[in-house]
Amino acid sequence: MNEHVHAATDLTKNQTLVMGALTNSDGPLSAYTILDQLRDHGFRAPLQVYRALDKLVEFGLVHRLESLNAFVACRHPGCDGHQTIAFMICESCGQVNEISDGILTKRLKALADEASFALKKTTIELRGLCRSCQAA
Amino acid sequence: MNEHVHAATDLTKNQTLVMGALTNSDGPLSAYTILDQLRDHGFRAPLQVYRALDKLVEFGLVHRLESLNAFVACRHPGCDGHQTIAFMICESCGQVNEISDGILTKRLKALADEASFALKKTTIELRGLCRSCQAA
DNA sequence: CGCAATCTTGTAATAAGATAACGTCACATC
DNA sequence: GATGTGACGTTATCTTATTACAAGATTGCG
Repeated sequence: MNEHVHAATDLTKNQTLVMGALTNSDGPLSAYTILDQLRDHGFRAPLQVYRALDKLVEFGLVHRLESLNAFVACRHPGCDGHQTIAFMICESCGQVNEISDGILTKRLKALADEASFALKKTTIELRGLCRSCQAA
Repeated sequence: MNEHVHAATDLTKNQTLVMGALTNSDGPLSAYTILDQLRDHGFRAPLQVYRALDKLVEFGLVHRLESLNAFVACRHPGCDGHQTIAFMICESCGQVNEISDGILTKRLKALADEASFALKKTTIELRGLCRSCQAA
């Protein structure tokens, strides 16, 4: 099996449960919200969630939103988890949109190069109001 | 006096102390680190720090680094606190560099417009190794 | 098989980050 | 002097994240 792909069957029981919670959710979830949702499935301690999340993030199936201390399932089709991804986060409804943009990525790389900075990871989070929430 | 400028004399005692701690520091400081540093000056509770930080961030004198849960004094000369600023954070030495880049800002605006997203605030944090730390 | 190495899990305890709720004080304005 | 506002202090509490330790499960190999 392809070692770079992590299908559902590759996930452990806890990872599957956490992934399920995130996939079923409309928006981002905090680790403790996930914990509460999974108590019926035997979850009792934060670490069970954090450990699963660590792996899911590593696999690129889940993204961490730094400005929210929360996590979202990757909605980016074909996302390999290593691209530069920007998130648009609606402060009203909580919806999150993933954007992967070449120009943005290129510019960030150029800026890093200019400063001789060895770029490892990029966090881009845009806060504001989504289309629907502006109308309301 | 210009209401948009906040010189040292505009700051309250606590704000001045917190600002001083951040200015004297090489890198970003967490709220609790600041608290510890200011115990000798009478600080006893986190809220004293957080309240000062809130104001300083509002004034544009301090930036919050979401991916570190920490704060840095603005080193960006003439920074009005409302520009789009990117941070390059060295994971080895902890040094933080501020970048304000027109191309980046323009692209982010364009992406937001495209999605009819009303952009309020942007977080851009680049993690990696600075020039000196790569050499070592 | 038997055993070691590694990975996953469970649990308790605690650290680190942030806010809520309350009351008080200083100061400006009318 | 009454009133409003903003900063301050204190306690308690809440949320987020990690450390430390032990027990199972799984894989690989002699």
